Formats: sequence, C-alpha cells, structure tokens
Amino acid sequence: MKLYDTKAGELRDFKPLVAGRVSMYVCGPTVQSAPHIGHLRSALVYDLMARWFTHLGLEVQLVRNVTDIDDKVLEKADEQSVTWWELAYKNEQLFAADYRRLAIGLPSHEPRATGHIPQMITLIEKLVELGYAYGGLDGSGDMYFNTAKWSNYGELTHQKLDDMEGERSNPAKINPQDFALWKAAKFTEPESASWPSPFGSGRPGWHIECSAMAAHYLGESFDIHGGGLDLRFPHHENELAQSTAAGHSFANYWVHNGLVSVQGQKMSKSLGNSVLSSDLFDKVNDKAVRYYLASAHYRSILDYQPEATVEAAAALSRLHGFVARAARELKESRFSEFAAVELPDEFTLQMNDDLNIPGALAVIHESATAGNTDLDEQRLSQAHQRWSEVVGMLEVLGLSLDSSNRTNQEHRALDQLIQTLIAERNKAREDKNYQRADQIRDQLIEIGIELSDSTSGTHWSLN
RNA sequence: GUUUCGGUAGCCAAGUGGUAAGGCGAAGGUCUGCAAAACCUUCACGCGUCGGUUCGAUUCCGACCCGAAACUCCA
Repeated sequence: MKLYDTKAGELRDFKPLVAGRVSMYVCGPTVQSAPHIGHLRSALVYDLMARWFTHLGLEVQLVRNVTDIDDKVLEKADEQSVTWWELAYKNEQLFAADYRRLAIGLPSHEPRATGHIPQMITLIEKLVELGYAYGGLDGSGDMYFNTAKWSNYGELTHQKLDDMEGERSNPAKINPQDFALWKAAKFTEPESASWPSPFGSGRPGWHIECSAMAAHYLGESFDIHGGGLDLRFPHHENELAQSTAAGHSFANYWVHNGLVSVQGQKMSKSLGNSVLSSDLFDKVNDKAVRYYLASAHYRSILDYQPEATVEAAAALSRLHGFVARAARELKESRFSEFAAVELPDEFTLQMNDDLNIPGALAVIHESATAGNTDLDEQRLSQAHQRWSEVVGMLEVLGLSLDSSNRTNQEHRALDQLIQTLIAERNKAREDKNYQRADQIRDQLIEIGIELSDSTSGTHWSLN
C-alpha cells in the first residue's frame, strides 16, 4: 500500500515497523464545542484507513486523543458558567454520539489529556535535562521549547526557522518561534485547571499532550501520525520537534486529511460557518452521510454542498438496492448464502493507492451494475459472485446496509401489515381495478414505503 | 512575504505522457396495466490561461491568473 507522507512530500510504500501490526496516532478534537462535519470527516478518514489495514490482515492499534483542557475550553466554560470538565465531557459525548452514528469504530485507546499529566511532565523534564526546554524569561513559570537549539525544526512543513514569523511580542521567549510546553497557573483561571509540577503548578501546552500520549500508548516509535491539514503547523511540527529532541523516533509516516470547506472557506468554529452533523442526519440516512463524507479523496478539500448529500444518498441507495435484490432473488437458489470472495483487484488497487475511496466506490458501482444485469439475465452464479463482492466491498468501507432493523419485532409487524396491503393491491390488479391498486401504492409512498413489482413478486422498501 | 495544496462536464468527483473512471442529474429506449426499481444508449475534440519539451501533454517544465490551508487558537 502507498500512503502520501506529508513529511516526505510524496507517496511512500507503507511498511509497518513491526510486521503484521500497524500503530496509528490520530489527533482528536479539542472538546470546546459540538462537532461539525469537518471533525467527523477527519475521524472517518482514519477509521477507513484502519479498516483497510485490518482487511489487509494487519493488527491495528489506533489511538485518538481528546484534548479536554486548553485555553478555549476554559474560556468557553467561563462564558457558559459551567466547569471546564463539564463542558469538555458534554462535548466529548456529542462527538462520541456522532462517531457511533457514522459507524466510526472505537479506537483502541481514547486518552484524555488530563489523564496523562505525569507523562507530560516527565517528557518536559527530559527536554529540560537535554537543554531543549527553558523556563519563561519573564519569570511567569511557563516552560518553552527552544526551537533554535533543535536544528531539524521545520522539517515536517519544510520551513526555515528564519522564514517563520513567530510571536514577536512575547518577552518570555528566547526565540519568537518557541512554543509553550507548560503554562503556569493564572489567577484568572480555576484552581481545578492546574496541576502541580516541578516547574510550578500549571497545565500542559497543547503540543506536549500528543507527544506524551502517543509515546505512552504506542511507544517512542510508531507507524502513522494523522490529523487534519490545519494541524500540520504548528501542532504537528512542534510534536515532532519535542519528541525527536527527547530521543524518540516518533511517527514513521505523517498523514493529513483535507478540510471541509463551505463556499470555498474552511469550516471552523471561529468563522462561524460550521455545518453540524444534525444538518446532514436530518436530511439523509446515517450511511448516506458516511458515503458522502468518504466520497472525495481524503486529501482533497471537500466543499460542502447541501445537494451533494442527497446525491450520495441516491448513489448508495442503488448499491443497497442491488444487495437487497440479490439476497431476495438468490434466496431460493443454491446461491442463497453469500460467499467470502476475493474483492475485485481493481478495488484493492484503488484502496492500496493512498486510500483512493472514490476510485474504490467506482468499482462497487460497476459491480452492482453488472450484478443487476446478471440477475436480469438469470445468470445466478455470476450474480452470486457480484453480490458477494459488493457486500464485501461495502463492508470494508463500513457502508453495509444495516441488517439489524430487518430482524427486530417492529420490522416483522410492519412487514405483515404491508404484506396484507400488497395482497389486496395484487388482487385489485388482477381484477383490473387499477384505481384501487394505485391508491394503495400512493398511500404507502406518502408514508415513505416504496413498492416495486417484478417477476418475483411485489417488494417493499423504506424510502 | 514564506511554506503547502488545488483549478477536470449542469453538479459531485477519480485519473493518466498516447487521447477523459464512477456517481448524481437530463434525454431516449427496454420492462410494466401505469409507475417505481433495474438495465441499455446518449450527454467534456475537453481537463484555469499562455508558452516550452515531446512523434504526441489534460498529465512533465516555465510564466501568469484564480482559489484554499498554515505561519504559534482550530479535524
């Protein structure tokens, strides 16, 4: 498999550090507010990547952190007159709920920053010991990383220290580009937001959190570090600098997902142009939202267009339609069970090519078309092959038709009710009472149930 | 200014040094009592503009235009 490595600036063959295993660290959200679809796309990208690795037979370790303490969390909590941990927890739950709805798998670990303060302190101490960290020149008690001492600084984003603007007005820093490792407690902030440390009480800087947690769960070297493109600098550059300065080899591959934009502009909390998951979930079903967010290559900008979600729903519905039709029409044959078949080579090729989901989706569509034709022509063996392929491919992408609601009690009751109406309608059709037949069909359409007549009888589906 | 990344049909969106995947949508057709669904056919002589390299460029190179992201708060 090839992956685009931001640090190398090119596609690289992916080779795990330990054969048969892949370790991934993904920057999760700062839980200062509810998720928007940009956050969800990011989580989805790494979920898809993890699923593909799993399909390839690798054992995946995925760590996705939660930043539950930082300036913004404290600020927002203050505005809303709640404690910072209440705010953080509430938002963390909103993220979790959306992840679940999008069928984004649980990571192996989902560490909160506040649960790993000792590891962060240890890492800062190490940096002090090695001469890369210093206490703020203004005596504030802040700790900073000395970027001038680390000659590789800028290697992730290919920038020279001199070209970077940095924060010129901060008298606590030796170099304007230096960044905070530890922020001393302030009188204006709640006491609960500070922890004791050898540098005085305070809280960790944003970047050190990820360095410490990645090392804690995945070790000093691991395979892939992922996150949104906007985190490349300063966040990931700083993580890389402090971790490697501390002697860790850190991530072997750096992967960055493209952002979601609205009318050509980045979706962000500060711009106030956030599209929330509920905006999509209200319009189309959960799997269609997943399909939509996955439908652009993960490194491309996804410019949000409301109609595009409806298009995604239509496209996915055709695939699900084939799966359901094949299941129905093959039921009575010797091909009633779908087989664990090899996925089409082209699909594998696309997925191995830097996770080209759009290319992979094209393969699924082609298989579904071919499968529908096979069913039309009564080529059951081929249809069975196509059906199995499509089911397998959808499963890898987490886009399978949910089967849970087909087995529950409510569904059975609904089915019996509709079957009664179908029988009445078919009787009416036999009697050439088309007015009554169409009336039944129209009434069902109105409540979202679609009937379709075929040689194998009349079937219904939720629209 | 510096560093990244884009500009492909009505819309979404892949891709390639050899003549443009797929989806949505639209039109026509097959099927149907009529529909729906499904299938078939058609829908970019064109891939921001202008040059260059080449037998050949949308793809490589250069310049330019437009847009996005980052530059110490952001997935």
